[in-house]
Amino acid sequence: MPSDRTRALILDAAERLYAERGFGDVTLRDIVAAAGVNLAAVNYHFGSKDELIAELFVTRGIANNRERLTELKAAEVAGGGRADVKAILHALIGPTLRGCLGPENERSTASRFMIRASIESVPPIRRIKNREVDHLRKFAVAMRRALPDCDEADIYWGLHFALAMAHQTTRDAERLTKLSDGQCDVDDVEAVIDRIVDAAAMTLTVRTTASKSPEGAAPARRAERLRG
Amino acid sequence: MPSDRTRALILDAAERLYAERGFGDVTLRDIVAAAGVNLAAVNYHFGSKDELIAELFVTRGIANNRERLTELKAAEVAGGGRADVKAILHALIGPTLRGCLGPENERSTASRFMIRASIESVPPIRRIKNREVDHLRKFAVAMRRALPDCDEADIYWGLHFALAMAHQTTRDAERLTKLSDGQCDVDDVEAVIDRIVDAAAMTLTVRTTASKSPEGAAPARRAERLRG
DNA sequence: GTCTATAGAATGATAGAC
DNA sequence: GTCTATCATTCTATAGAC
Repeated sequence: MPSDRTRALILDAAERLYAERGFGDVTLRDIVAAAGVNLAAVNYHFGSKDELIAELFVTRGIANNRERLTELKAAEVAGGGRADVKAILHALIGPTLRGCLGPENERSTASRFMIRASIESVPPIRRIKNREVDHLRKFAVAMRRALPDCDEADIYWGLHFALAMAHQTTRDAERLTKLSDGQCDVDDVEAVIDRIVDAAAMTLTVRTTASKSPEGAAPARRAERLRG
Repeated sequence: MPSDRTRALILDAAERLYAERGFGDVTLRDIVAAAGVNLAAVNYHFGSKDELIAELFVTRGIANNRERLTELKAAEVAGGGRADVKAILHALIGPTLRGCLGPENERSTASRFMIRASIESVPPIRRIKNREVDHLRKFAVAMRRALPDCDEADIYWGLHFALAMAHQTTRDAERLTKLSDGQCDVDDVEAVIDRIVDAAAMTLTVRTTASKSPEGAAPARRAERLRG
């Protein structure tokens, strides 16, 4: 009777299997076997394998975006309508990292699924990420308010870099651990968040200061460096 | 008679098709049709579709790593055995970005293939990237020489962040352009490289200074920020 | 509306002839 | 080393039961 019990069973099994073994290694037949439903039910409820993946990803993505905006609003209220640079960056990358980092065994199925989505980046997920621009725009607006004298392009670069560091840290945490022989602790989530926020904020605030100077303080060109 | 003419034909056609349409949308049958060879030849010469992709990726990857090391050596020679922080970062990300950024129509097939590899990140490519650690270690060594007083973990984080910004810029150049309404010019390759080098260098040098202070200057904790 | 059984088209891989 | 023929598996689509 519950019209979407089968639907929920599929979503549940799919998220778990994808989280465990990745998109490439899990077939629809694996999913329907785990869910105890018929193969055709997937196409009936979702249309295709890609749309099933997309549905899983938007569900988790929406939750993540909501957390981000909640934190952004809180920061704006705390700052009397104008949030601090670091607080904005924190709202942008904190929720994502908190969901994707931390000790392996403490991670939920949802976390593991999002890490997979971040690493494998299959077509349906890329399509959805490309529609994320409107969401990011809200952070750009907040940032312009926080840094009214900052060049607009620099603000976008700052947000881009913050996301880059956060994203790559979830993607390549293993490589960083190996490279540093364990000296970089990616399990200390809040420390990682602070580190990325500080790095991104630095590029924004230092640039702001520099661009206020008369000449515009253009970044040093490359050729100068290789000459003794 | 030329034992690997067929092999070369396959590699050539595969790189071109993968660059144009991505790994998921190109079948082995597409490749052999474009190369004018038989389907079974792929498995004979490469073993599997994944190994064909891997071969293409290592070929280009090796070339890229060689460019990086050449630039690193040059910077070390120019600095009398000790390269400058920015020069090291420049050697690390310059070759990759120069190959992946710039005006669309000027990009070679090899460039487009590497961008694809960066975006789609299929299993065979991930496997190879995981073996990249030894290569990165050389940059860590150079960096320790440039910043002898810097905390070792900070150095690894700095390299990680530099790679993160470079990588994400090739992956999501389109999103950044859209978000910034064209204000961020990703086609000015050298300017992008400088921007990333500056950002990464800042995290390294500022942290070094800070960590020299008596208390260690731990980064501000998150909770402090949300309080008015 | 919801689900099952089944058929179809396409893919990567392989065995064996030449 | 190359090719034909074929296999097992995959996603997708449809016809029809409940």
